[in-house]
Amino acid sequence: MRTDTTFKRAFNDMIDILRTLDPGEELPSENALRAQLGVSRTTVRKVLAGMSARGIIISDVHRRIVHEQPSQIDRYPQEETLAISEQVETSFMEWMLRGGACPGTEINETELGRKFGVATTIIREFLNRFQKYGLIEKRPNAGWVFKGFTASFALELFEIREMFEMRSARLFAGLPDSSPVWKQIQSMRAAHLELLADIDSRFQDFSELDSRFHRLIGAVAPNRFIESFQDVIAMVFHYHYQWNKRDERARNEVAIGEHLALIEALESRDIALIDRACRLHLTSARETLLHSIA
Amino acid sequence: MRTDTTFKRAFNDMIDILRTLDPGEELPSENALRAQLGVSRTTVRKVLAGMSARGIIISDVHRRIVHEQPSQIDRYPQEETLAISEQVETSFMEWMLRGGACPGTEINETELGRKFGVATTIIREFLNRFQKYGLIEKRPNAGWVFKGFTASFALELFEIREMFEMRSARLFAGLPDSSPVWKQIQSMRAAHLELLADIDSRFQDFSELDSRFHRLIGAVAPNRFIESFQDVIAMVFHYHYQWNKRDERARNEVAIGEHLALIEALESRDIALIDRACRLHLTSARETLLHSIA
DNA sequence: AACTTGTTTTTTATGGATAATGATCAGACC
DNA sequence: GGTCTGATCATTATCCATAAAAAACAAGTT
Repeated sequence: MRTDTTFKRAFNDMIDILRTLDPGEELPSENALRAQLGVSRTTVRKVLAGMSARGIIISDVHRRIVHEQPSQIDRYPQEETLAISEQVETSFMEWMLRGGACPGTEINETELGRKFGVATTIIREFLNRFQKYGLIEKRPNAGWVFKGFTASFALELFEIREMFEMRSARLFAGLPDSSPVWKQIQSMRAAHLELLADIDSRFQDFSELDSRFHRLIGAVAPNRFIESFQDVIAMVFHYHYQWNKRDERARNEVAIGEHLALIEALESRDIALIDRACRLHLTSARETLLHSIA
Repeated sequence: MRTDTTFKRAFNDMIDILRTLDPGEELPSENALRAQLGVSRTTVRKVLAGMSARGIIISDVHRRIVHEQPSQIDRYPQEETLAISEQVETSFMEWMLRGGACPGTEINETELGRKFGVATTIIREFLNRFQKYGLIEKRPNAGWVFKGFTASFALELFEIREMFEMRSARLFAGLPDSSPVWKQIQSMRAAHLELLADIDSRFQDFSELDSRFHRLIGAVAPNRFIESFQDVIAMVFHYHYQWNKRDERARNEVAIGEHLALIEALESRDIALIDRACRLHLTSARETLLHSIA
């Protein structure tokens, strides 16, 4: 049976919306809430019904008013707001990167299903999607093989990444002065400087900034295949470094410096300089990753 | 219930094996047949049982002998040897490229399942795999959207293709004289010349040669992401041109000429020449594709 | 007429069942 | 000991069922 994670997530979000309203105030229409919560009206109504049942709001004919501020206690726990398929992703990553899965390990749909407590349908679906990351391979009629989070994986990943990022950086530099990206890149620089100034306490915020930075550069000339590849990179960094915190602060500080150099190069419009800064950053990122794998 | 397409394919293949044997001759062991047919011994035994039941072979204790040559009539029809998931691929491609699916069309799992006569599970699985081709996109909890086989698809595809092929061609040229690839590229040239000499009757053989040629060049420095992208290219050309035969002969003749030029450039080891030949070929292929889409 | 909410229909996400296939175990043969 | 076949067990491919969520329809309000 389908889980009601969408409802629970919407319920939690609704709590945040209600907290911006005063008791006695009238709620927005179902349609407005639908847009705000990003779910269907069916789900909105279910949330409203739940709120009513808890006495948080009072439903009248054709209107609803806030009765009392909901407390944080009413929230559903985070885990219950994740679709099974999302939970599977996390479980699988953990199994792969932390459990002793070595290159060549055979992946058994049935066994994974049992281990994670989900139906094999879900596992199959997940593996089919996960295939694009290049870490597993299918053998027809006989399950999957884990190819390993190995050095050659990292090298192949970075070979492509270098091609794509150099391409984007060059196109970026070719944009006219009137383009809004120059403003965006400036605020990007500011964000980097801010983070650098406070690096000791905020170094963990870098991961998100990194992703934003590279996506900004990549967005100048959209290409669906490059965007799809950015998902691969994001996955690798998200999960790998989530469980591999060694030297995190130093690593991030270095990367910020490289980003700033690249920003400067971009602003100079000097292709040779850009190429150099870009390659320098990617080489350093590659070495860091390789180092953390070994 | 699972279909027995593996069995039927193996059965057909076994017919071909039996035709190389004389009546009265003893069959290879189950294990040997398993290796030849590329299936499990369970399936081999089922095939042998079928052959026995039809009187084609005679099963004795610990041996089996050919009784009579199987006739082609005993073969299972081709369609029955394709797994449901493979049939779905064809059906979907046909729906997409020939049926009136225009950009933005919503893809409905249930409806497709009904139309193709298969369970929605299969459709979901297929769509998840198909996602990597960049032609469809998922909206959570609400199906898929067909993005269209459009000009921008072709342009984005070729942008990546150019990066990858130029990279491979350069690496190719850097291989030492002692490498076996130089021999392979020579026989590749011969195959092209042969086809060219007989272009009027054999122009349809080019598609397969094209794929082999590009894979040979790509194989010099394996990269899983590039290989995966070659699947995208293969899919596009296979299905698109399967239903779009306009100017096929002329198109292929031109491409053969470009391949020959690239081969010559590779053998010269001159990077500038290689780049030019490679780019020329890709530009021409891109224009051809764009032209056939419009 | 544009927006509401109430109701019904359709579709998706997930679990479960089963025949076909693959993998494993156990004697038999040489 | 290695290879063969017979028998059993485990896994995959496929279908089907169902609650949750989305979409469509209908009718009431302003």
